[in-house]
Amino acid sequence: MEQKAIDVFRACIPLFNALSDPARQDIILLLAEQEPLSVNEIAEQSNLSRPAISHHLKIMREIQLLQIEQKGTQRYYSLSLNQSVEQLKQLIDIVESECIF
Amino acid sequence: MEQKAIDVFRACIPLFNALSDPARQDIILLLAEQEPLSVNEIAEQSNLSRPAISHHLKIMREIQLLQIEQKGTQRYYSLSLNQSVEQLKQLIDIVESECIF
DNA sequence: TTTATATGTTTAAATGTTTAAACATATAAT
DNA sequence: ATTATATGTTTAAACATTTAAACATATAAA
Repeated sequence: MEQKAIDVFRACIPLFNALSDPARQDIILLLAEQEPLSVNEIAEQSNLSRPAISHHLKIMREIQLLQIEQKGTQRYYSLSLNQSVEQLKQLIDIVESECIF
Repeated sequence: MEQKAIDVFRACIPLFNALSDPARQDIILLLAEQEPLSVNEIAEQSNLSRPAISHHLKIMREIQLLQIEQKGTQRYYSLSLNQSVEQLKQLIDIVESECIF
């Protein structure tokens, strides 16, 4: 196993963490339907509180899974999946070439 | 967003959970180097206790990320990554066809 | 049958995550 | 300036996860 494989694997941890939570998956699925949405709009369509939604949005913002468009006092969130998808593809490539026999 | 996309997304949660832990990643990387290994052999090469290793192995066994070969009193663990890799590929396909514009 | 070895399970403590209430900040409108 | 609205942050409680010690089980050898 090369160091690069280890690095790629480790680098995926924040993404795996972000995607392993049903509340965050719900937000992603909601944004895939209607984009962009503000924190309040997301909270209205959820059974979680606005601060809880804000917390989950922060986690996803930090790994660049979401992007923000500020409009006056409102922040509109939309998906930004390309980078994360590329990360997963890279992991799959390395696993297939180094771990599967 | 179709129901199938939601199902695939949800179905990946146990895998994301399993892969989001550094201790479990270490076990996977170790098995990618030397396979198969017993619980004791894995624990010897780790700084975690044997019961902790056993616990993490159980989590990975439950999602069929590992397979066991019993030899007398020992259980030899090896990777079984095909199914999980297919699951990730399926997720990527759906995200690319339904969520990326 | 008894003993030794390998493993899994239960339990309790430590740690981390998730949540909502309360508070703080910042922009827009009056 | 003051008020209203949208959002983020801090905090404390509830909840879940992780860990290692103690215990239980099961196979193999003497």
